[in-house]
Amino acid sequence: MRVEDLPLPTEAKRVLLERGYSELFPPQEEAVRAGLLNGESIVVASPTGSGKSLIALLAGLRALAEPGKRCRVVYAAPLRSLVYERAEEWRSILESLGRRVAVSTGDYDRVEPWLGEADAVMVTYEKLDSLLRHGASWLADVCVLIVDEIHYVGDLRRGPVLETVIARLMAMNDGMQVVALSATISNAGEIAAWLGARLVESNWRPVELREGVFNNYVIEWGDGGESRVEKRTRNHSLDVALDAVADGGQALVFVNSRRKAVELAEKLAAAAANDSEVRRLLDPGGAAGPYVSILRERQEHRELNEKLARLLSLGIGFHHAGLASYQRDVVEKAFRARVLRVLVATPTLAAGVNLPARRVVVDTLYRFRPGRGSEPIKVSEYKQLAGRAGRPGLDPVGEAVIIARTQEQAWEALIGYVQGELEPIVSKLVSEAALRSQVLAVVSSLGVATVAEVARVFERTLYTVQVGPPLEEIDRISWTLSEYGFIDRVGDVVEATETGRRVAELYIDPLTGHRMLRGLEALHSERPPLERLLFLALWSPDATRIRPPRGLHLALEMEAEQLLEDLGFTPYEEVGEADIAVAAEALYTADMLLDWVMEKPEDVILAKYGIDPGDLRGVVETSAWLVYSMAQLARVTGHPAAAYLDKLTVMVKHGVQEELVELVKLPGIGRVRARRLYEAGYRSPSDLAGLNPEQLAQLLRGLGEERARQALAEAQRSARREHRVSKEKLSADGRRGQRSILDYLSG
DNA sequence: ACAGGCTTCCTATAGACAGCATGTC
DNA sequence: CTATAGGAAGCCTGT
Repeated sequence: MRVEDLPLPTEAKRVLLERGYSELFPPQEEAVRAGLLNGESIVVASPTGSGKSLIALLAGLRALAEPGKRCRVVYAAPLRSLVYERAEEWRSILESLGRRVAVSTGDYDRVEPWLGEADAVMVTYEKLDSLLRHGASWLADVCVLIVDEIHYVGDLRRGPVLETVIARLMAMNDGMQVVALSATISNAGEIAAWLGARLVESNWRPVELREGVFNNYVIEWGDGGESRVEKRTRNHSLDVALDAVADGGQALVFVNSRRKAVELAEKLAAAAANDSEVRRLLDPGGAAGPYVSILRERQEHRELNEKLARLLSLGIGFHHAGLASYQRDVVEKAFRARVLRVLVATPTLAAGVNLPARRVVVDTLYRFRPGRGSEPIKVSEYKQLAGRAGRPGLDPVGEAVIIARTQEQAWEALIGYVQGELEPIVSKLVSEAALRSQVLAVVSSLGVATVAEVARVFERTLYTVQVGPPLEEIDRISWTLSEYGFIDRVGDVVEATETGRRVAELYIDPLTGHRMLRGLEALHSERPPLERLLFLALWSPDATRIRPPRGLHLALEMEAEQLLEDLGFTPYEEVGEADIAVAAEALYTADMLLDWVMEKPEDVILAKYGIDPGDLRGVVETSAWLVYSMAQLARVTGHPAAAYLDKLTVMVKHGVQEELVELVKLPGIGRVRARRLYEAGYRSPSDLAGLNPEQLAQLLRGLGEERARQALAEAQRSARREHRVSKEKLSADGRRGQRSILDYLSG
């Protein structure tokens, strides 16, 4: 089937042809035959790289390409990176057709407003949930909902969000077309039935995938063949990787810990140092130069950057979530440019943007889970890794190789994984945390309603299809929420309280909100101690924490118990052992955040707490959101610390002390520059207002003139605001003065 | 006396979503 | 009470 022949407006087809789309892949063709372009709901279950993104785009084009017709398209994906990647493509195509595309994720720096006016809105699942909670009225005229990676409905934490959002949108918009895209799953039919969709299933891939198991220097392929592997290093995974490199390809090695990722990369570097053949195989020549210099030019993260730079120049890379985003970016780009021959990575790389390699090496099929030891990963997780094998147009076939330790393990891997059956997707809606959050969200958006009406919203979830409506659970949870003071419940009638609505909008777990409010009660002052406020934010189930070293556990737990008691939570009675352990972690993390807010240099913090740049970023990002939420809750309940918490939000976000809060709000001015300005005597934006851009750029080396202009413009705006406020205050004082005179006269 | 190898004990273990704004002397 | 691997410390052995 050709693009030219599709029932789409000619203008739309012209744009597609310009982008190089001319012939449809088999799954795309099947989707069209199933009614994709007639507005039929469809579930497409097919492998990575089989062209699902074009199916999404076609659905969008079908709805938007016709001039005049009013229809909104929503595209939702599980990762910000996926949303951005997809949005780039959509924007270039839809905007040339005169349609507006908006991206909205929690990543505030990159949010584009005017969602209500956009024709296509591209979001993460949670952002879509958040928009529903805020009652965005335009959601009522969504005519096409595209859900990418819908197998996430089976995810313990994120699945419930996804299925509730889908259920709510289906209920709001009768006849809405749902286009759901999934990796291959075993119960795609059930998912299709849930969504009232037709099912398109396909195993077609643009590059053939061969899967095999390595043992004793032989790869046994699932299709019966065998390949010998040369021993070049002292590590099996690296030998299998080098085998692909010797064949002219690139290899992606998946490991299950960060340490291992770095370690294997280092081992390969050592092998290259000792063996000229290995060195020659990997050698990127001068091509690594630009990537290496990006890393070496950075002022911060010196140690990590040097390690990474040294490896990159040998054609080797590692990748995990501890890396700062610029570091990840460099590694990904270098791999894509074939500068890197071998990349060792944790599973981050499997879920994110498309980064295929000729050969994928699966170092282990086990993964550690706290409290349960190391466990075999799911077949679907393995398939996700394997799916990264094969670059269309560059590799004749993609290969996925599992490294087995023993003959027995090899056999198990072959039967259980290569030929293994995929697990069905099962709804996780009925988990305490998920349901209390979703029930509050629904109650909050319904206004006054009966419990039965609340339950009706959940009738269109996957859970109802698989198990039945969760009536008892909803009833029980609504009592819990009313104990928290987030809903009023009289008999069977429920309504969210003001605080409850705010909790739903802030997108925090109701338990988070409850604990914050209780803790704040014990801190009834305008300026509660900083570390207690940080602790309160970090103790919540929504927080990201870092793990303390084992040696500190005991001391931290004792301190945590005391702190909990001071905050009005009785240890071992209402706070269980598990939550005390969490509190110990929270305390340790609060300590780190305190260093951050006290402006300790980043590298010093990283070394002190034994963490990587990405970890600090993660803690800072979630903590800023939680402290903001705490500020809002304080405001709603009239708590005296509200104003201070507002400041604290900025302090946490930027890592500065209170005196820099105003300066750091200027664009291009972070913690370091703000401190330099302050020390130079510029203590507020109004102190800067008189400067010209050259002067500011000179004051802050490294700040470009354009950024300096932007910062100054903002400083001047803020100075004017300040001026106005003080004038108002003056005149108010003046009036008060007058009144007192009048009072005096009349008295 | 000491280098090198083996054993034992100890420690640490993947990832990543969410708020917020919007004009003006 | 789950599991694995690497690193450090401790011990033994051969020269």
